[in-house]
Amino acid sequence: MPPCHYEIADDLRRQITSGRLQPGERLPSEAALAERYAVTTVTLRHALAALQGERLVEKIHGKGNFVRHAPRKILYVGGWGMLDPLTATGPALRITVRSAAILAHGSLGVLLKVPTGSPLAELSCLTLDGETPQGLARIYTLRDLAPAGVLDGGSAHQEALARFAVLGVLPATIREAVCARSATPDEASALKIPAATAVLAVTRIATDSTGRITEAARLAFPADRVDAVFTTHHVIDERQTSP
Amino acid sequence: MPPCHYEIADDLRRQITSGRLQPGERLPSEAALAERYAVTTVTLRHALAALQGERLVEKIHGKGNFVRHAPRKILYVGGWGMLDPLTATGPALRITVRSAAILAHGSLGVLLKVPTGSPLAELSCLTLDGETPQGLARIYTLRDLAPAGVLDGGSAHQEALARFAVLGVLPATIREAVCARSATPDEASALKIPAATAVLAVTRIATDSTGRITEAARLAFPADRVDAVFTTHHVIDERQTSP
DNA sequence: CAGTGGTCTAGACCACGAA
DNA sequence: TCGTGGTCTAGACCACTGT
Repeated sequence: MPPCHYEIADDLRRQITSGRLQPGERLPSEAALAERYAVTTVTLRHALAALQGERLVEKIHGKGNFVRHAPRKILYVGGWGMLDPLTATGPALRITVRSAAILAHGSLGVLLKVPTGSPLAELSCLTLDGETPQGLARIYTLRDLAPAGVLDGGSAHQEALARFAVLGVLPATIREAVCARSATPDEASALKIPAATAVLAVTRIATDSTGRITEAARLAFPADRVDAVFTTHHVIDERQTSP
Repeated sequence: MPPCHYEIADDLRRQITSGRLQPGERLPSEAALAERYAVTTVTLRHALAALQGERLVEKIHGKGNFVRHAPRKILYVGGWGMLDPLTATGPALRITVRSAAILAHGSLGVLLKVPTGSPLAELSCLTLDGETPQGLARIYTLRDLAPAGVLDGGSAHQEALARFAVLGVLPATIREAVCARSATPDEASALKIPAATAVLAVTRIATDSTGRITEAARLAFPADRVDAVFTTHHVIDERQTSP
């Protein structure tokens, strides 16, 4: 016989996926559910934890457990490095940008292939759909390569930033490494997700025709809200084998 | 004052990241740790759960909690659609393949843009590094497009399958959608990871020059063991804007 | 304030792994 | 068999939300 909390989770999951519990609806209180299933609240919370991990249920302290709306997925389009305007643009889409002049250190220097201490421009961009953070971008360039207006908040780049697009001139090559990992503490707080939940992380390196790195970006998206899409055409396959 | 299990997790995390606890080393038993921190085992397990989520600690029932080795990351190279031979090939790399003749149904038909009931060839490939599953691929083609030898296990394709490469002739375009999501139950059991932990999922669609879909593949990798890398060159940027 | 979830305890029993 | 982790209970107290 399987553990009790599995069966409870299964039962609640069926009620949600079958539509018997509607998106947005509040579940009975944990105490009530615990009584219904004849278990303690500890066990019931164990079952609910599984549903939260599956993004079926959202817990709000002091209010209750709610069936989540199917999240509106947005697309990150590789190569260009931007959010798909068709899905990302909406009346409620906002963006906050913070720029800073920093010095290369640690993995950042490695990423940009510059010595520690090199002057960099950093842009932190957070897109929000209403109150829900949808993605966090931290974009780095050498300070003397930064397009005019980047560091002083010129509005010319707002559109690009809102879509996490590559800044400045179109680079010769873009290399994007994608992985799923747990959010770092700063990502978790910026994206308003629980610590150590999964994010889709993109590390983007743009290079000009001379091989010089013109931009490095670290993008993080909550795991269930974005797909990253990459399209490859036959003609460039040969080039991709070269390191 | 932060919750007690946070502080315990922080303390253990420090001991691991600082090297005071070595990779592979067994932690004291949960009962011993609970006594050391003067909490119950329930609370201590709560703290350990965070470290498991961060892949710092691996729990083995009946044996104990172990500091994980930094996983040897493997690369999935986009465009070609294969595992990087430099990192994926090793003396212990094995592959198991199961082929089946199935009929299109549900999302599979949508993926391949064929009607429900169309005859398909399915290949399930699981790569293992020693005893550890590293990736699961389920590759689908129309049965009459499948290269000879695929369905009867001809060894000509073993090499390609071991690297999750695209089968058959080189397609004109490859579209890969990457997302982080929780593992489905079948993925979790095949990859030997706990239910509902995160995976990096790649959905790969290969199209020939006439626009016909020649292969669809669903790839799943445990979240912390693989990076997917995509390289885009300037000359094809224009094409990528077309839907 | 009442109702909700968040944390924690002390103790019991079960399931797995190695000797 | 023994030591390990896995599950569960009954009950306490704290923290957040809305009235």
